Amino acid sequence: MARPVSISEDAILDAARRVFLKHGYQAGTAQVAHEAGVSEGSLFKHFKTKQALFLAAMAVESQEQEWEARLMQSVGTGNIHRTLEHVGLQMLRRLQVLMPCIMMVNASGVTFTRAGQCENDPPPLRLIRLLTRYFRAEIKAGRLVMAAPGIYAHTFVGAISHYVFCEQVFNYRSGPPAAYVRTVVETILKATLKKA
Amino acid sequence: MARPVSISEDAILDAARRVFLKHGYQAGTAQVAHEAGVSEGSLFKHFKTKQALFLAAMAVESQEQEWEARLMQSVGTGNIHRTLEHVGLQMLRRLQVLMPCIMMVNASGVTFTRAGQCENDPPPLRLIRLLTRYFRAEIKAGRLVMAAPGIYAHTFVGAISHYVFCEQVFNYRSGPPAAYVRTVVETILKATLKKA
Amino acid sequence: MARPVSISEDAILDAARRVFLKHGYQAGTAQVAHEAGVSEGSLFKHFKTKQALFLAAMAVESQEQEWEARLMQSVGTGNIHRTLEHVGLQMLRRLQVLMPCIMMVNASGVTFTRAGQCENDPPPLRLIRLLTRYFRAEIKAGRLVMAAPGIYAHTFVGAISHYVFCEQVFNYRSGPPAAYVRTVVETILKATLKKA
Amino acid sequence: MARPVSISEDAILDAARRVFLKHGYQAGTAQVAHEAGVSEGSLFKHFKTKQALFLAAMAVESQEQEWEARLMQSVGTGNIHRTLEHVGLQMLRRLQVLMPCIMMVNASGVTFTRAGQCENDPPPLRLIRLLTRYFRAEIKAGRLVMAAPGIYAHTFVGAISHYVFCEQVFNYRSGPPAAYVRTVVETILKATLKKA
DNA sequence: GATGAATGAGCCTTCATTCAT
DNA sequence: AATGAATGAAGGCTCATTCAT
Repeated sequence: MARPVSISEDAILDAARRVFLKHGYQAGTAQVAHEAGVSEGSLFKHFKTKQALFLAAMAVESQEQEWEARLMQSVGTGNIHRTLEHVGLQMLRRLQVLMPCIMMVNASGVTFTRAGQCENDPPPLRLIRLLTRYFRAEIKAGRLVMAAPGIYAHTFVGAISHYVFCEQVFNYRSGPPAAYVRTVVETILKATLKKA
Repeated sequence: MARPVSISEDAILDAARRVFLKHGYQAGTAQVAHEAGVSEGSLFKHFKTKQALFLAAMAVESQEQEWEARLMQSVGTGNIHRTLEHVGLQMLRRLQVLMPCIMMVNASGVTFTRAGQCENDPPPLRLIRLLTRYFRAEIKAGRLVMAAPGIYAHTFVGAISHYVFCEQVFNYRSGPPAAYVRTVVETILKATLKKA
Repeated sequence: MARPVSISEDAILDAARRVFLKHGYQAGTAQVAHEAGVSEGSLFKHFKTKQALFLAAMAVESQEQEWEARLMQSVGTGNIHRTLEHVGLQMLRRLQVLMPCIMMVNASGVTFTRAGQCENDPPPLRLIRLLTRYFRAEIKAGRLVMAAPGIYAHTFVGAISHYVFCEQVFNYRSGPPAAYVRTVVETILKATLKKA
Repeated sequence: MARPVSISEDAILDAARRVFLKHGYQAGTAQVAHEAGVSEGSLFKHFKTKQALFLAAMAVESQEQEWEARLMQSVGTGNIHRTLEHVGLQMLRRLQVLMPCIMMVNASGVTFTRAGQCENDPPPLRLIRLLTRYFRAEIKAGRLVMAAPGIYAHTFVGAISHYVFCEQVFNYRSGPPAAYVRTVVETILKATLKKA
């Protein structure tokens, strides 16, 4: 009966993400509104406050990806090399989206009460935990030998994460992602793969 | 002849660093002045603009540390294990100071013209380059075997860097720094140390 | 033919009166609409502008009450004491409704072009004029002696008006309305009633 | 040592009073600033909030006037007629300043916590109480006869108050102030002055 | 040099009003 | 007729920066 809704909240969030990632939290709401092709009034109809908008825009939904779910099923059976390379690339791709947001929120001085973020761990930590479980399982399956799987997982995610970090922040790459991931995987597996 | 300067620029920068790192770029100059125990007028006598103050505060001087200089001298002679562990810990400690600033600047939307930063590379990249040179040298010395020393260096710095990142951003540690560094070094060396 | 009107203008005005009297002119149209159980769109269908709504809500219709009409008929015949007490109480009751609106309009800064108000005098003035006529008539009828009937009328209405004023603004009463009115009437009559 | 203060808080308050009394609470802070010949920034340096400014401007200081203090000293001795006329005129003059502010605050919807107002009674009530005490004293002194001095005081203040009210709101006067006050005094005294 | 009072541009947010259904 | 989504023009308030001492 009333005028139908014509503004997609996602469009606003996309615009906000673009603007905030480019100019930081000090970007004006006017610019966000303009970028979203929406009036400033409408912006605040959808998000009570600039901070709410910001957090919503930065809170890239981090629902478990399907490859995360499949990882544990490969324990004991699949080719570890290929599994880890695949996982590494997926992670890298995901982190390319997540890292900027995480850094942005972290640098905004907003009291990071994890509001809007996933209720559990922030994504990078979840990835570390997932990998730790995976390593443990492969150790139990007799295919890997590691003293401290948690640290290996941290190292693995760290190496990948930092690749993204350097890419975003310094525009630096030591080669293409695939090559990088392969080397990381090889390094870890050479050190931990159980000899036949 | 005139009244001597009685305000230390470093005191201002320290205060600014503290304030900006805590509240982000949107922290007010008033707060910085207060924290530094200085009038707002004096602040702007020393730094023409807020942005200049911010960049100066975040531009942790990154002159080459003495351990960096000594690293290349150990090529071919020292114990690689110990050398890398030492280097890793030094890096970790240094990055604990650098990372927050780097992230802050990156998130501030200030057109990162590298103004105020070192004229060459930003610190993390310099570390990667340094390590790459070191790896190359040890390869030539016949003590290491690596296909892509650049990637290994990147991995090494990345693993360490990410440890700091998680510490700062998520307050997460997979064990104490020393243990972490040791595992990282072991992993890399197991994969690359030339067998006698 | 078209859908019949289903929104009572009076319901809107009642709600508006309640809201404006409570929160002042700065109360939002949204609140009025909500209080009236009507959409904001409908509000502006009935009243072109907020100011129009406000004035309409504050313009308590001030058509001459029936007791006003009867007052002049009692000249020369009725008991002046009883007549004035009755009149005073009616006035008091009426002013309890009128005063807040008058004050509200006066304080709203709306250019009081008497728009929406009665075309003649605002109610309190009409009461003063009415009483003046009454006093004059009773003087001519030889039942009262007054030098300046206009001032006496003003005093009478003023005393009553102020009772309401204190009640509304300061929540102060020097006794119940009836007692107050009686004293006021007695005072005036003791000073002006012609001795037999 | 620093730039000397050049803005008088009173100048701001005067301007604010003028503007608010003319246009109501909805007058903009910009207008107040302009009227005061001051920047908007300075305004908010002196008054944290628009509401604070408003209340401060409307809170006409109501310290006891010296004639109030002298009134009780005349009990039993002075000429009651002249005393009351003098008091009435002083009150009238004072109320010309106070009434608009009282009405304004009352109509602004600000939660009248009496903040900024005198800590005891608002001025009009204080006047009623003062007069009540005076009447009681003269009764005890055997110069007046009254059943309910409180109501007579209320009536007296009410009559005067309303004169100001009509003047301000309707631009109506039933003669000059002096004549009005004289009639009011005569009326009351005719009814209550003890016959010799 | 040091101070802090003063400034004014700009920001977030509200709200009266219009519009499409 | 009735609705409520959408708008854009202010408005209150902040804050980087300048100024007068």
